Amino acid sequence: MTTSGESTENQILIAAREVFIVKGFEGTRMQEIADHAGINKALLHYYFRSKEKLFEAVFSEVAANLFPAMKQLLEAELGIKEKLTFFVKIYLKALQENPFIPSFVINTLNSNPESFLKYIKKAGIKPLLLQKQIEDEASRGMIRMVKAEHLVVNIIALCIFPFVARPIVQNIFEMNNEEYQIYLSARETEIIDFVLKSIQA
Amino acid sequence: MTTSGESTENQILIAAREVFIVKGFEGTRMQEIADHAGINKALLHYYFRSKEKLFEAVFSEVAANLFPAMKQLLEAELGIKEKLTFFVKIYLKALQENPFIPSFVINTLNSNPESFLKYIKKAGIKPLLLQKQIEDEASRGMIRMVKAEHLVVNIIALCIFPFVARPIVQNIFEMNNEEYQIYLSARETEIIDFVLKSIQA
DNA sequence: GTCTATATTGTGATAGAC
DNA sequence: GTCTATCACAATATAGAC
Repeated sequence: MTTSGESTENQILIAAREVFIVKGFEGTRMQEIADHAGINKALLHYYFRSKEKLFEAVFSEVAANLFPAMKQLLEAELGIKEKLTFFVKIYLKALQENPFIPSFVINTLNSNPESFLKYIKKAGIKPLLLQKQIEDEASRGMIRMVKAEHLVVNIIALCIFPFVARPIVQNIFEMNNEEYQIYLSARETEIIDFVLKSIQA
Repeated sequence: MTTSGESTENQILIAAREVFIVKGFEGTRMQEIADHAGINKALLHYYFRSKEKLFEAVFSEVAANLFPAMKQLLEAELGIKEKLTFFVKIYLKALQENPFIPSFVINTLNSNPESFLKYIKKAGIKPLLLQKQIEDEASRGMIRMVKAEHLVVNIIALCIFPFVARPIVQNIFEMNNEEYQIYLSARETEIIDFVLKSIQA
């Protein structure tokens, strides 16, 4: 975009990210990335050998940033309720800033499930910790007993869906773009209420 | 697949559906569809002029079948609680039979949002009816007051997510395929409980 | 209607000048 | 490092025999 102070390599990475995230690997043309970066096609191959390698560079960065927040959710030194509330807030904020990431991940996930496994492993997520905490608080009557694999999936599903299905939702409920932004903001308390109610003792 | 009693045109449609749904438009090769159908590449062009036209034929059928169930949710002659319970059951069953449809729709949605609008229009979904019913039952103290655009999104999100993010969920919670099937079955009551609790007076 | 062979176009990748 | 020009191949699409 801007021929700013960024190094060429970084410009390429930024441009590649923009295009890959919206169009996916198969739908992306090297030419389009070059156009976005304001440079020539050949330079892409000079810095990154191939389309695959360039994609890998983009994808690994995206994937690496996916799970830290989730890790935080699972391992923070907070009560369950505070933990979940905190998570929804930071997660929705991250989605607002990167609204196409979920669709991108879902796309890539289908065509190439294996490539994800290493990032999940690397992230070192330990859902057993959350399960322990749930059992602990449930035994003290603070919340009711629930299963971590449902709770976590529920929260993330509720956060992500309005982003991956935006055109459908927006159209069915007849919202314009501004109204959809308001709708998205409103979902924060909606989701938090919903989730807290589901673990109420 | 089998050179069965199906007409060639239908064999092609079936094969095209299999491939397009998993790989998307860009990721699909005409050759692969021909292989699936057990015929020659040229025949695809004989029956359907182009890849675009063939995709359109597949997609329109998928899209047309997407919303009837949703329409049923909104317009059935049932109380809200029964309506939601019923919907979750039939929707999850439909997903089990077509687990790749949601990812396919999300993919296509990103690259081609406009093509959806006509199907949504054609389906004639009227969320206002559901909103009316909610307000009615809420005023009689049967449920608490909620917004249709959150309730509907919540339910569908909870149903769909385990299908679009299966590799991640399955890996993080360390389930094998059999365990994941059990997990998916267990979500039915999980989701119903979750949703009913959220509209409890 | 179905096939083989071929044309045509699009796209990733490289060579080579500057 | 960056560009222009070009290669090589893959993929869609068509021609024409049967």
